[in-house]
Amino acid sequence: MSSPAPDPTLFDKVVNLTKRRGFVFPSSEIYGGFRSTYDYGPIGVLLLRNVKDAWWRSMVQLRHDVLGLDAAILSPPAVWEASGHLANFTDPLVDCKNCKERFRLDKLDDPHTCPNCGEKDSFTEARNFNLMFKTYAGPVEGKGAEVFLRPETAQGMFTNFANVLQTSRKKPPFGIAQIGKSFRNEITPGNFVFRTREFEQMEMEFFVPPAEAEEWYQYWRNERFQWYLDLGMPADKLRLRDHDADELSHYSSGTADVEFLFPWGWDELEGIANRGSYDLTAHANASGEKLDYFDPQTNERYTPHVIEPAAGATRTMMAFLMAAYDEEEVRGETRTVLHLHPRLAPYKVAVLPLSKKPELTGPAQELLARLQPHFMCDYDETQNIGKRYRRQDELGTPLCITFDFESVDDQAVTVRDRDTMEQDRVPLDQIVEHVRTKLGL
RNA sequence: GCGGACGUGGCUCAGUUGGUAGAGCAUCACCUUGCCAAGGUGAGGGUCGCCGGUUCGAAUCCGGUCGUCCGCUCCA
Repeated sequence: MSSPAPDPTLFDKVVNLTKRRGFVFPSSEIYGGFRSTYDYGPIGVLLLRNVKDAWWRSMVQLRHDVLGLDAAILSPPAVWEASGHLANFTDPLVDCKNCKERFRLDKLDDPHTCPNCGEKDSFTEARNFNLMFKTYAGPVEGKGAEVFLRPETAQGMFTNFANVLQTSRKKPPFGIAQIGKSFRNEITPGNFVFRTREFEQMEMEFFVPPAEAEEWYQYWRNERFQWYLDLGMPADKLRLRDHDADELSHYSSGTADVEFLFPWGWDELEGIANRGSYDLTAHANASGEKLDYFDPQTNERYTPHVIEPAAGATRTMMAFLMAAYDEEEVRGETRTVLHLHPRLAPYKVAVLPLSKKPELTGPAQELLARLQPHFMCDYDETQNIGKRYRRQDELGTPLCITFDFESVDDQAVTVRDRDTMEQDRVPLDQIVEHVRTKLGL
């Protein structure tokens, strides 16, 4: 399938816009910045929340077979010993003193000769580099108080599997969904919010009878891909890529990535994996607890298999921004507009009195108060109307409502559409319903 | 972490051979206008990423440090 060539200037344009309009700020900026951390400003917090809410809505609210969870970020070493993160996330790294290249010691064919420059015994001593952030619980910085910041939210679903099973009266197939922060001490973060050491995940673990695993894997693979399309992601910038056999984790019998065409090329938004019974078995063995299911209909006891769709919230937000960004020629001027899906748009409606005169701003603020219980609204009475339309276009606001001099007499307002720039005259007493219909939410 | 490039008001940049900073846009106020970034007047805002050194004097030279981007790595 042919795809549009990535636009290398798009990255700077979007990053610039996010700073200029209050979506994303580099963290701790007044102290020179802190690498790989970003703060979400007044507009960004709305957009990011809308991305997460859209995920939660499709994953939890609109289903009967998926339940929510919010597990702790701090967790004891035992969890990560069982999950394999303590061993697998720790890489012994060596540097070649001659050519300065860095290698994973365990991946070298010959641990004495540099594969890059051929120098013999030129390596530094191996240093363990663990991708997990470690800290200490309690007053003493000792070995016994060592805790970790979770590098993924998934383990919370596995360690609570029995709790949820007992309290919810669900039985496989069913899932547990969680949105939350995770932390990985990435060697090289970068590409704006694409890879950060502190990030937010949207993960769901779907527990199924072993015989149904492949069927459910295919189901979620397609379901998750469709989610992005439903939220307006253009089909030519999105693809579903199945992993080759040699790419698969040792426990996975199938993995597919949802990838977006970023300015630097195709890169991952979400991974859907058929994890088998690996996770529950590992925790059952390590904890001594039974993490299985007894089916009274078949009199069979089995450890459910897991299908895991795991998405990155922050990078997904970034992808939606990149996909929505557009520059259009209007009367010889460039209009920058974010064609965001109404569900994702930070503001749904902006109320703009045509003049700053009190006879307009007063009723306009009454209109604002009428809309606010239903929609996230912005209000702006500064400068001329054209500038305010442009500003709202840059924020991706789908609808602008102008209260003008005629509005006082005819009790109607002008509703302007972000995408078509067309205007409707709408009676004030129908405005909430009109906006709801236009947004299609 | 290593190699390369870079770091001047919110943004985009200018700043001659080192003499203690400018423009456009943006922001704010007032006036004017009143449906797609209009016009006028005025205002605020920078110890030139940070620290140190050389110098009579540094945004401009040197060192360190922090941060950004590109490669190695990584997989949400």
